[in-house]
Amino acid sequence: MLDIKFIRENKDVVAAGATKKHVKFDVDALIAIDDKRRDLLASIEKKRTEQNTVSEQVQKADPAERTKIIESMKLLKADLQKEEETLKDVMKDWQNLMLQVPNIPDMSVPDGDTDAENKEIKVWGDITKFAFEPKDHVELMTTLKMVDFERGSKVHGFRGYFLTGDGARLSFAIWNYALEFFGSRGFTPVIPPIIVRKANLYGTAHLPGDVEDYYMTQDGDALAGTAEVPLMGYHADETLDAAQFPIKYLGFSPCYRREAGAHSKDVKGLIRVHEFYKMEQVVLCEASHETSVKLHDEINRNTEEFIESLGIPYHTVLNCGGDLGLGQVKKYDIELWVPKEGKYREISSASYFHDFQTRRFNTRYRDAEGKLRYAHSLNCTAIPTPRILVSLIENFQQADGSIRIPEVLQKYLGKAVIAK
RNA sequence: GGAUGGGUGGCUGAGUGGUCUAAAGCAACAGUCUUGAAAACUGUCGCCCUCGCAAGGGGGCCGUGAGUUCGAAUCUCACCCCAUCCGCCA
Repeated sequence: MLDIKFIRENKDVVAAGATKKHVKFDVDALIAIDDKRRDLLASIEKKRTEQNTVSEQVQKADPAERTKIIESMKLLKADLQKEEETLKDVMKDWQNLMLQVPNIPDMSVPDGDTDAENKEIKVWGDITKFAFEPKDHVELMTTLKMVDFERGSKVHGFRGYFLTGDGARLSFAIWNYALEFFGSRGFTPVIPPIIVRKANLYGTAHLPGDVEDYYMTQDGDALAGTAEVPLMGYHADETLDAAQFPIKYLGFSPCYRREAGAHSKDVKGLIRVHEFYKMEQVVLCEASHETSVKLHDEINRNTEEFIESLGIPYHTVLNCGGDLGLGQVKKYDIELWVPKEGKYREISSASYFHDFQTRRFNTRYRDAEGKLRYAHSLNCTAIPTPRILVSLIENFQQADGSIRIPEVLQKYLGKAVIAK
């Protein structure tokens, strides 16, 4: 959420931001409603002043006068109630619109509508060359009994999978390695609840949007698609100690995504599943653009270095305006090389929000002057499983169908090769 | 799932319809005293919105939301959360 005062004073900037994000938003309509809200509020407060003053007189007045005053107050009260009713309606529209105002993308964000227009800003590693015809991860993993899609769909349905044997072991190896890797960079590991109240999804700005994307419980709670959601809710309505900044959490949780409307996309394999696991970097810091930018590069670099340590070729893209979420100021995606597909596939996403999320969550701290300010928030994927297996398996396959294991993972897996 | 008790400022805690502008204590901050500190004393001590150049004024906030009343922390209803007991359970 943006500050309504900021919106009023910078409506052209807000409108231009929406345009850049390819989001339809009528700033003037919001300001018109805000005018109404302010007028009503002023009128209501004036009436309340009178009410407060007269109420005080009631108890001092003698009985005859008292009845008279009370009678006259009834008129005022009826007016007041009518206005309060109107204000309630106006507030509903106002809040609704306020939740839809997109955050303003950074100057450096390229123009563009879809991910096709994201800008490659870095390429690391040479594209894997094979002296044989490479296989895809589905075939490789199925042959090695690392995954079972048939029984996955039998038990869960579309996009269901079982990770079995070395598929499961490799997942544990990655988690353990990632825990150590990110833990040594100052991240506190957290296992959060992933069943969350919907308010948390509004806080992170995943909502308003497509509720269809979420699995809901019979109690009206949602299964979150990322640990970012509960971790941002963690400090809701709190005043943080600025001395602790930057606060760095490594969330580990299952992630649930219905992928509604994505039925024809990425049908095969472990690329797009309903249920997966993810370690996520979540950072809170002081309200400084420079600090946000610095930490944004830092958490993205963390993930790049993690991927580099595994030895998987990747590139990093700077997401274009149209590919940014409502609250995001700027975003990098890291995409890993998938040999069989002959292209890079997203594995990580690093974004910063300024105070867009913390304003919704009411997460504040005291600055040097003792003033309460909204903190800044950022997040970046640390590592998602099993999606990482797609690139890992395909890039490190050998002619006989066995898989070479990156050195850093060997001590966690207990072997250097996965073979039949 | 059932029963009971409870949610008040940074913390403890008083307050059951009208000087509540929320007592008191603790903590914090400033000052006096002191070589310095502690103690003692004095003072300050919430958040949000709004009007104003400012000084300052107005409104709201006692878990959340509705309601009753001229007037609600206080009464009514719903919901959320916490504690304890029973039941169930990895």
